[in-house]
Amino acid sequence: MSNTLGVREAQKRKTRQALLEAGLGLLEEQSLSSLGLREVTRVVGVAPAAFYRHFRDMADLGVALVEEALGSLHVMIRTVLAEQADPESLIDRSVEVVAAHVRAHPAHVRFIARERHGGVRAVREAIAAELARFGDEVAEALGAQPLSEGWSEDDVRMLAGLYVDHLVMTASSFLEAPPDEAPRIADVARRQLLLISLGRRHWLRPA
Amino acid sequence: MSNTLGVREAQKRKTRQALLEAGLGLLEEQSLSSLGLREVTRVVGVAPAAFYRHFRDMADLGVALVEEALGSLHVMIRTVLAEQADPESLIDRSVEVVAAHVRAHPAHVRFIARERHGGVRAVREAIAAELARFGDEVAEALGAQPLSEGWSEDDVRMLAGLYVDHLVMTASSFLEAPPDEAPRIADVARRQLLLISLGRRHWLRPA
DNA sequence: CAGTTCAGTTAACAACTGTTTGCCGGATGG
DNA sequence: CCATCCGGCAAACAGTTGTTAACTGAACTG
Repeated sequence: MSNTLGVREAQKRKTRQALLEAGLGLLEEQSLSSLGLREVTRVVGVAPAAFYRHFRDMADLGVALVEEALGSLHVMIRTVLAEQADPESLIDRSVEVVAAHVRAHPAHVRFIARERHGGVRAVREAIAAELARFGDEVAEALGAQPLSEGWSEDDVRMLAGLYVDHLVMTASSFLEAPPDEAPRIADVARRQLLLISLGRRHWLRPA
Repeated sequence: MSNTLGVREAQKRKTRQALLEAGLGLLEEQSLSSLGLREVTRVVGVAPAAFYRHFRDMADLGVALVEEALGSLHVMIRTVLAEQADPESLIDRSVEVVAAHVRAHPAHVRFIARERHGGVRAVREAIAAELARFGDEVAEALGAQPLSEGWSEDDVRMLAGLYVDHLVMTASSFLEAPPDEAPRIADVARRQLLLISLGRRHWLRPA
């Protein structure tokens, strides 16, 4: 590994990461469009002007957060898609993985849910682009399944979209509800997925 | 009608409405949590202190906007639910009504989508409560349909939730995409609803 | 070891913010 | 007609904001 980066660059990454984490923390109780530059630097314990060494804007920091947050989600998606079992237990697994992800990275999930339709265009677009990539990925995995034989590419893509949207909704439900409601939310999510998969099975013979 | 309200109260309502509309307008490019009191009064052409004659907070104004925005949505929902026809053309109608609603009240739709997971707790909760009421209403209508015979109350509710979530998603898709993409979005939404209704038809005999 | 690069600092800038106080003047109601 | 109410105003308040400039000093380069 030649990834031995110099002392200076290491320090730079460190404070950059600290800025990102401070921002993420502050975003638990407000939106990105009201997050102040000074607010962030104050938490990190660094001068306001130092911010510009890492980001042009708050929007810029937001875009960086998108990459970080959806990177971890990416791993989650692959985890679910990789497993192959009977459809029913796959549903159970999916919901479990989502719940675990929300428990592990609540701030990331909150950020994505909040800023997906939030007030900062650049961030909205970054999230949309990344979620579209997820959709493609899910579509590819679905298309490879025997159940999708005879499906048009477009129909597979619309199903994938339904899954991705449902995933985001479920995640944000877990987040906003008190912890003791989690089992109930998981149950609803499972049944919704079950219903969708029923519709999927009868798609080509809608009698 | 004894609703002849005095000149003074009429004026008060007028500026109150002006504040709401100015706020809604400014929210097209930012989130509620970054919307300033002075910003709003400046647009209306009124002194900053006048704001307090109508709202305690920005959050307070936000809650008022929720009622206004979801009031109009309420009408829309009833429109869709009232019509009774074969399920397929009902889907077409629903998507049409949603598209028309977004065209008629884009700012309201944007506001709901944005602040549903936004940074102001009181507003989030107001939206959640109102959407839950929608869910109940949809559930009631669904339960009355012959197709729901033998369904548990809880299953009807989870289906209703799926519909409401899908509705909000579709509306915000219409909003964020360029106008020429609208037909494509409508088409995807229709097929998704069709798939869900297929799953619904086979819910009780999942063979 | 000398010279350069550059992350972070200090200090100052004008512009803005929410909130309070006291006041004005037209509508309201007896 | 007169006293009261009350929506809106002007002015001042202490804080805050983003952005700029010139600097310091440690890490890098050759």
